Amino acid sequence: MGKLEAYVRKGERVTIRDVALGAGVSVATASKALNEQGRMTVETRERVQRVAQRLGFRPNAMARALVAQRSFTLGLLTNDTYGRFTLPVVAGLSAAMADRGVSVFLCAVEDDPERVRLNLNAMEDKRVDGLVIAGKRIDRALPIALPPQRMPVVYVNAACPPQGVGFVPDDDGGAYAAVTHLLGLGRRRVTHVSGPRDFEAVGLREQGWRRALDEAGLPVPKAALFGSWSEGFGYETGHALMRTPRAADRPDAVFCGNDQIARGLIDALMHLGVRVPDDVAVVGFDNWEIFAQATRPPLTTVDMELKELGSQAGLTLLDMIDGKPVTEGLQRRPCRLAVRQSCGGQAR
Amino acid sequence: MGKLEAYVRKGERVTIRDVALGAGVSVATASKALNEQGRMTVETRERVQRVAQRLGFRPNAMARALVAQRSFTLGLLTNDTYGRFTLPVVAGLSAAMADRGVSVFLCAVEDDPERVRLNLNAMEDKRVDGLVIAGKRIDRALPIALPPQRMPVVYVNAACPPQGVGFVPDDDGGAYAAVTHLLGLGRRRVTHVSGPRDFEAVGLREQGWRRALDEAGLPVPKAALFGSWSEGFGYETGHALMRTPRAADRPDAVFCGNDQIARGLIDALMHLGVRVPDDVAVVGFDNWEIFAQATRPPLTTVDMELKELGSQAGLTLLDMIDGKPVTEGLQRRPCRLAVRQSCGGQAR
DNA sequence: CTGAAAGCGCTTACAG
DNA sequence: CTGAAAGCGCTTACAG
Repeated sequence: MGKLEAYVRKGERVTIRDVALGAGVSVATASKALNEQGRMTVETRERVQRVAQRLGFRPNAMARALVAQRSFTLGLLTNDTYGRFTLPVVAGLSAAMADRGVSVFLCAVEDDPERVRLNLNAMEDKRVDGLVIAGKRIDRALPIALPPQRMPVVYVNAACPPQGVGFVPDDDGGAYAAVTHLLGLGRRRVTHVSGPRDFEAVGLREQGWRRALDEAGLPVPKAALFGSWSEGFGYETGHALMRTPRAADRPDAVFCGNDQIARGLIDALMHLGVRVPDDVAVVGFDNWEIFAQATRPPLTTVDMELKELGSQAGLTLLDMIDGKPVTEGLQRRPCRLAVRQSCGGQAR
Repeated sequence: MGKLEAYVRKGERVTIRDVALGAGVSVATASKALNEQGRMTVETRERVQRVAQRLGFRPNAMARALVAQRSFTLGLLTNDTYGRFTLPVVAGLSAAMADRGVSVFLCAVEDDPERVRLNLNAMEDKRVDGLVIAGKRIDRALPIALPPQRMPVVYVNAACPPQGVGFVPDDDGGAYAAVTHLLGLGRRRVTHVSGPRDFEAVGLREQGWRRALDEAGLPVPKAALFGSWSEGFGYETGHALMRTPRAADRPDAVFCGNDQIARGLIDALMHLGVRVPDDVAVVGFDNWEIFAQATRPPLTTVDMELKELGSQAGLTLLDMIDGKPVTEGLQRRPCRLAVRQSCGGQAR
């Protein structure tokens, strides 16, 4: 058995044929031995496995796919090229899938229907078992002309058609948790500053904020303030808020619709000599480390658990592929509050 | 020909057999017709193509791969989960590859050798034609135990072994361009503030800065300042710089090692009442939109052209796969200066 | 010009 | 217990 390597033509990849030859069995037997299928003497099975090991045999997944009618491959289509929202999703998806032997193709499509077509065709040609379509906002669909051939599809952070399956963060719940945390720390006048009204996420976060105040029996201090997702808007609003004549009407906490707004707002407060969190506590949304950590003090913020979202989406897709029943419609997955210092006091 | 669909078993994917049946030719002929191979009457060829079209036939890429001994598939391994540097690379790679019919598997591996092994095995099983390995700093290798089977590999933003092929941004050139631009605008005392010394990129950017000053016959005003890649460091340094006793010793421009430092530095200057760019011009590095745009005034900064880097890497990998000769070693690709307002005056 | 055969690398009934 | 055969969906010499 020392001359095992003689069986494999040099430079060529080792195939199951080489293994069979080396173990002195048929290809069929080799296959069964390697896959723990069929009945045979342990001696044979082990011999085959030993040879395979020795030769560094790795079965050709495409050949297997051809017979299994299953490629153990997924496609990920996204228009979020900057990846701020999508990359964690992909990382979570990719990791969860890798553990199950499935690999994922990444298709960056911008918002160009032509590129969508191109990539969708590629995914069809490669016979992916399913598709995840990831966007950057939950109320917009990608310009996708019906994935082909009834291929299973799950949507993440994107609009999901009537009978579809989709995952998004629970914006309402995340907001509720943030505001509740603030209230638990004794804050009573919690204002909300957020992005553009036409984002569904904005409405949901506002709703969670409102719900928390209601349940605590607090009056909603003043309508939430809506603008853009930018630091600039946070900065202006910080100034505007502090311009309120009676101090008792000023907020003692601000729940922001994203971390950039929170960052700008904190800068404004600092600029005005208002102490954070002592005078005004601030909480953000996104847990975008680069902002959350750079803020002085570091920002308490809602984490959307995007990795988890990606892995859930993948697992569900696998179930669909296996023909298992999955719950239809949009699922809102829990967010997690990342507590740092801007909210004042880790606990109460 | 109206009953063409009768040839394809319902629910099943249409194969070349269905096309052949529908066109009344053999599978071999159908194949040749579709691939524009071999000789046959245009009539036959067109009939086959028409039928294929009609049936929505898409050839199974895995079956073709099996015979072509080529999967038209690439693997992308990265440890940059947050994707700040890698996502543009992937987008560029993915787009360029899609145009050539090759798809890319994304493997997010963190820095865990176990996951690297797992994903590398998956890539081998799937018989990818090549691998691109993308990192987040040019002087660190990923913990990769020799890609298997002499598979072609190209490195991006990562250390590259002796005989390897790699692509990184031209840090020296980018810095040189930035500083030259500043000098062209009349600045004479250009200081450099950057990240940790042990990053190779830091050394290269410093070198470009120095070179530009030398060529202009200007003395290097003072040693560059090295710290961390953070806003905080930029902020502190901004203060420190302005503390210099004699005004004539203070810089009239600062070239920063990244956009975060630039951002912090600008904040400090603003805080001190120093006008940007009037009193001090500032240039960053990275062109990370979220910072470059949020800065007041918007930041002039060096763009590393990461998308381009990704597409170049992919194209080169394709050449290697095709057995074409490619230039060995690390290639430093040009950066581009994104001119905004923080440098003062778009032109001279 | 067209088709039968062999083969890419595997797996899976089905015989022996 | 083991192996020959057929087949997954294609392509490519090679005959006719």
